[in-house]
This record gives sequence, C-alpha cells and structure tokens, in this order.
Amino acid sequence: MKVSNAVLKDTFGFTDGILPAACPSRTVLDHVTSKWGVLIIVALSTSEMRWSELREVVQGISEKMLAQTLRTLEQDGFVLRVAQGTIPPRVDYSLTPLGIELSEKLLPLMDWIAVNATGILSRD
Amino acid sequence: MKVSNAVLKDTFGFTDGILPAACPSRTVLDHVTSKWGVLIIVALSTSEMRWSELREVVQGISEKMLAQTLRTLEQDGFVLRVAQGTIPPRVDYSLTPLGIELSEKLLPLMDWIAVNATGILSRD
DNA sequence: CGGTATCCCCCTCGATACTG
DNA sequence: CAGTATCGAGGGGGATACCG
Repeated sequence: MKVSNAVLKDTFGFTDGILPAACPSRTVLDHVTSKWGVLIIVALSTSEMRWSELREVVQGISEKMLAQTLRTLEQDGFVLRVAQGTIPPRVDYSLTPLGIELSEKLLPLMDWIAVNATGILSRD
Repeated sequence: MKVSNAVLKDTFGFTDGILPAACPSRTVLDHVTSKWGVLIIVALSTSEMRWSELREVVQGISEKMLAQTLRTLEQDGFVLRVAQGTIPPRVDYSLTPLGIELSEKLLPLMDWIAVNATGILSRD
C-alpha cells in the first residue's frame, strides 16, 4: 500500500487536511458515493443495459433518481448514453473507459461488503 | 477481476438485482458511503487520531456529524474508541482490523479520484 | 419505452448553545 | 478537551401524473 499512501499524501495534501474542503475530489467523491451512484456503476460493470433493465436490477430506485444519477454520471464521463432512434425508443447505457476504471476500484469494495455485511450488522 | 465478478454474482445474487433492496450490504454501503464516512476512514488509515485532530483533518465536518459518523462506524466495528480517563479528557480513535480491511478497499478508490477528479470535472 | 414535471415530506446536516 | 442538545433550513428523494 506504498503507492496509495504516497499519492494520498502528495495529492490530497494530507498536511492540510484530508481533501481540502472545497476541492474537485470532494465533488467527485460525492457523485460516486451518492445513494445510487455505486449501485448503477456496479450494475453497468457487468454489461451494457437499457433504462428498463437498470430499473429492475437496481432495486428500489425511483425513475427520478435513476434519471438524475445517470445524468450526473454521464456528465462526469463515467457513463455513456446511446439513444437508438427507434420507435418504440431504446436507450443503452454503458460504462466509458473512465467508468470502467472507476468500477475496478469499486468492485473490490462491493465484494468485501457483500462478504462481510452480515457479520458487521449482527453485532450490537 | 474473476473473483470479483464471481463473488459479485454469487453473493449479490445478480439475477435478482444488484443487492436486493433490503439487505445488510445496502446498509453497510450506506454507512461507508455516507457523506463523511469515507473521509474519516481514510483519515484514520494514516494513524490513530484524537477528536480534535479529526476535526482539523476532515475539513468542514461539524461536531455533530463527526460524533454521529464515528458512532456509526464504531457500531459497525470499523473504528475503535478509547477514552483515556484523564483530565482534560483525551479520546483516541483508531481503525479496528476490520476497519483496516475496509480502508484497503477505500484507499485505491480515493487515490484514483484524487488523480482524476480535476480532469473529470473540467469537461462540460 | 424512456423519460419529465410537479408536489411535498422527511431526514440530513449545519449553527448555536450548553456541559462534565 | 470532547462531547451532547436543540432548532430549523434545505434539498435529497419518493409518489404521482403526464409526454414524445
């Protein structure tokens, strides 16, 4: 974990606090760790998906939040939206190369949580 | 990324949706990706810290949220709180072994965000 | 099918004041 | 120093209705 700490200290400027209060990293972190951001990225990491598929796979998400989160992830360059000009409409969402990079950081975390979650919450 | 996907599908039951709506993983994910959770974990990953140090290092956090987030992380078993019985009071916070495991999943993500954040937000 | 638009509740979060 | 208590604003986010 040498590189990690090096980058952490150098880039975050740890002596000035972990992530200066108003810095781009905080904003990106907020986007990624928004209520639905991680789940959508992970969902798309398995395969490209249509709007209706995302709604099913990301259980519990409302149409509003699906749209809102997808827009943010799209603007950040993590997600690619491709509307086929067909009728009825069909729109495919997929991860960009940047999104794939991000998902590679997220998947180990999700794995670990999935494995440990029950044990974690079963304490008092 | 074989293991990752395997565990992802097996544990998350991807065919039933990514993380069933009401499952322990969702709760842990919410705790970890709460507004301040990641920042506190990362801060403590460098060294044990006192309350006042955390307030300085995690810039912008209020006392209320610091207390609240620390309690949650403590209950989840990520953070250890040790109150020295001294006067004036002194309380040390550190990561538990479980918290260290978690931080090892979080640090690569933070690194990546720190490196890429500016580029990400600089697009339209 | 793949979204917007609107309403509005609730819950997070910050600010302030107080305490052992 | 290390918190707790309380209040109140804001916006995240759900429900519903509507649209191309």
